[in-house]
Formats: sequence, structure tokens, C-alpha cells
Amino acid sequence: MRKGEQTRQEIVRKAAPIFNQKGYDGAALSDLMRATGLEKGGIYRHFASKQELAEDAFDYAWKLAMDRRFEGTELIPNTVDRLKQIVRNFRDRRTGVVPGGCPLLNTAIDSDDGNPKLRAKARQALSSWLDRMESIAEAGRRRGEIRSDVDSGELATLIASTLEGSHMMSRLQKNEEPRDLAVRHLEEYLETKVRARKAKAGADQS
Amino acid sequence: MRKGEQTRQEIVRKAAPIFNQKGYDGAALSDLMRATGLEKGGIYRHFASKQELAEDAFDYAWKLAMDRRFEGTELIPNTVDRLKQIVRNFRDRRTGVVPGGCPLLNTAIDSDDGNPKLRAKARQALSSWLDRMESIAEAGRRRGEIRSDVDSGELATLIASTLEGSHMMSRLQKNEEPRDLAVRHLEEYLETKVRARKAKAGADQS
DNA sequence: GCGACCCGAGACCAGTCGGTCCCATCCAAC
DNA sequence: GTTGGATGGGACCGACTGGTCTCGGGTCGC
Repeated sequence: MRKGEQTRQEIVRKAAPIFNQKGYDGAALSDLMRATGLEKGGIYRHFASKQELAEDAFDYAWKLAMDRRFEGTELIPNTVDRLKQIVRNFRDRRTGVVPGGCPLLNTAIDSDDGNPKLRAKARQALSSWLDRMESIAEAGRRRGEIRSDVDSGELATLIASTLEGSHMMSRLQKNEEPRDLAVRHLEEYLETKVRARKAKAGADQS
Repeated sequence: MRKGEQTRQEIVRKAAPIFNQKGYDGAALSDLMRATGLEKGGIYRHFASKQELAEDAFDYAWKLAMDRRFEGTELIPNTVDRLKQIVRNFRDRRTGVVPGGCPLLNTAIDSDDGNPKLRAKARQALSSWLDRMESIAEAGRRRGEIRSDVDSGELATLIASTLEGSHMMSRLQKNEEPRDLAVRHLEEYLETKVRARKAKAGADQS
């Protein structure tokens, strides 16, 4: 690998926390220079603009977050158990991730007005998350592990929005309780309203 | 009322959408000048700093939001019905409110790093919202309208985080579905897990 | 209707913003 | 070891930032 490519990745790694914590406007070039240890020219050698760097930094931060959220879930055979693990990961596996909270939430709010490129990134990030959960649920539905009246897309949306909202509250209050509560709520919901009933007498619910 | 006081309120009214849409850093003095139709000196006559104006603007925006969210709920006698109306208000009554989405969510993320004063405002705003819902729930619990095993504080937290998370998603996707889904989910939750069972045979659940 | 005070305009300020560019140096292929 | 391109430093730029101050006009109480 070219030296330049290494430097470029290093810049992204160091810049990601700055953008995630301070937002696009709040992250000044001077902050990025301090974080990377490079002068302005050193940074602009590798990126055409602050915007381009911010986009790469978001991709990097989001990939890390996604990896953590799905970590150790592929091998769980039952769909509901797997979804429950995904929910718990959101609460428990938050080390080794880019500091500053959920990049999706931060970028969605930050780019709500005025930064269409970043906004598009946030949208596709949300889609990627939802799609992945939805396809898990859908597969489980076809295998009869979750109830047939569950809409997989709606389930994914419900999980994501509940987790993200509680995450905002936990960060604001500096208190794990909201996040914890959301996880317990979703676990109960998955258990009582999503998991297919054991096929004892009648397989159909209602 | 002094002319100056009138102008001051007008500035706050006009500035609130700017701050709510662009965030503290993103809202430049030039934006505020354009929005208010005043020159810089005209604004700084009434506020010691951009910070002070931003704080007043947040209070204004939050008050409007709170009023809308609780509008028409005081007269609903039953606690669960009242909570359901609060939930529905979050979805339905969003006209006449400061543009740019929920001020609490926006300010919480915006001030996550670096603006302690605004952050404190966001925290107390969240508290005021939670406290109001919690006290409604608590009163209902004492009246036997909601189950005795419901924790009022946790219920308020769950409602708030579910609504805020879905709100973020709806704004990002430009699509009412997540918000709508969250409302339906909470309605069902309130109906099946919170509302006290009719005292037919045994008054106690479990 | 006069006088005092309140008010808003706008020139001005230093500092910082994102961005450009040229040059010295470093590295790597030969 | 030499050479040519890749790399990073840092001076420089114009635009714009939040903030100050003064001055003329408007508004008020009397």
C-alpha cells in the first residue's frame, strides 16, 4: 500500500470522532489538524474538501457501529433470539466504536438542514441497518419462527426508532436507564408479540 | 410594553426556527439578521451574545412544542386515554410549532459536545416533559386506572424515547411511517400493558 | 412640546474559517 | 545511488465569524 493511502486512512480514523462529536460545522479544520497531527496542506493533499473527509469519516464510523451491533449474532439459530441479541448489542457493545454517540443519529440531526450529501449518507446508513434487520425477520417469518402477522419492515423500524430515541435520552441524561429500559421493553415485545407460539394445538394465533 | 421588549420577543420568534434548523454553530449572525430584518447592532442591543439569544430561542421553541403536545388532554378523564392522546398529539399536532423538528432532540444532539448551557436547557426540557407525563401516570395509578405494577417514571421514559426515535427516522426518511408506527405501538402497549383491567372478578392482575 | 432616554444602523475590529499553492523533503523504483 | 514522483509543511488568501461602539433618530414621560 502506498504511503499516501495509509495516511489517508489514518486521517479518516482520527477525524471521525471529531465529526461525530462536534458535527460538520463544529469540526473546524484546526480541530482536524490537531487530531491528525498534520498541517492543513497534509490533509488537503488527500481530500478535495472538508466535505469529502466528513463523508469518509461517516462511512468509517458507521461501519464500526454496524459491526458492533451485529457482532456475534450470525450464529444464533433462532430468529427471535438473534433479534434480541441485536437489541442487547446496542446497549452492551459500545466499546471500540467511534466516540460521540450513534453516527446515524448525530448525522441525521446535523445534516437535517443544509448538507444534502451527508444527509444522503445518513439515509442510506439507516436503510442498510433496517434492511439487515428486516431480512433477518423475514427469513424467520418464512421459517415459522416469528408470527405470520408480523410485518418485518415495521418490526425493524420499531426496533431502530426505540433504540435510537432511548440512546439520545441516555446520552442527554448521562444515565443508562432509558437505553436499558428500551432494551427490556423490546425484549418483552419480541417475546410476547413476535415469537411464534409453540405449535401445540392450533398453529394459528388470534 | 416598551418598544424594546416587543422587538426582543420578535427577534426570539424569528430566530428560533434558524437555531432549530441549523443548530447553534450553523446559525450565523448573518442568518439571524436576515430572518429578523435587523442589523447586527439592532440584535445586540437586546442580547448580550448569540448564546443568550439561542437560549431564549430554545425556551420559546420548547414551550410551543410542549403546549402542542399536551393540547386538549387536560379534560380527558381517564389516564390511559389521556396518555394516548398525548402520544397522538406528538404525531398529529405539528402545525404552529417551530420548524425544524423537535427542539429537544435537535438541541440534545447539537450541544452534545461543547455547549454546556444549551445542554443544560435540553436536559431540563426533557425533565419537564417526563415529569409531566410521569405525574399524570402516577395520579392514574393512585386512582386505579393503570396497573399498580407500572412504574410511572419508566412509562414516561419509554413513551418519550419511542416517540423521539421515530421522529428522527420520519424526518430522515421524509416519511410519516415510523412516527405513525410508534404511535400505534404505544397505543397498543398502553391498552394491553398499562390500562388497569376492568374490576370484574379479581381486581388484582398477575 | 420639550428633554431624556431608548433604540437600531452600520462602520469597524480581530480572529477564524475553508481552501490554495509552492516548495522542500521523503520514498521507492530502477 | 540517482532520479522522479509522491508527500507534507506552512505561508498566504478572501470571506466571513461573533462582537463593539458610536451616532442619529425615534419614542416616551412629563
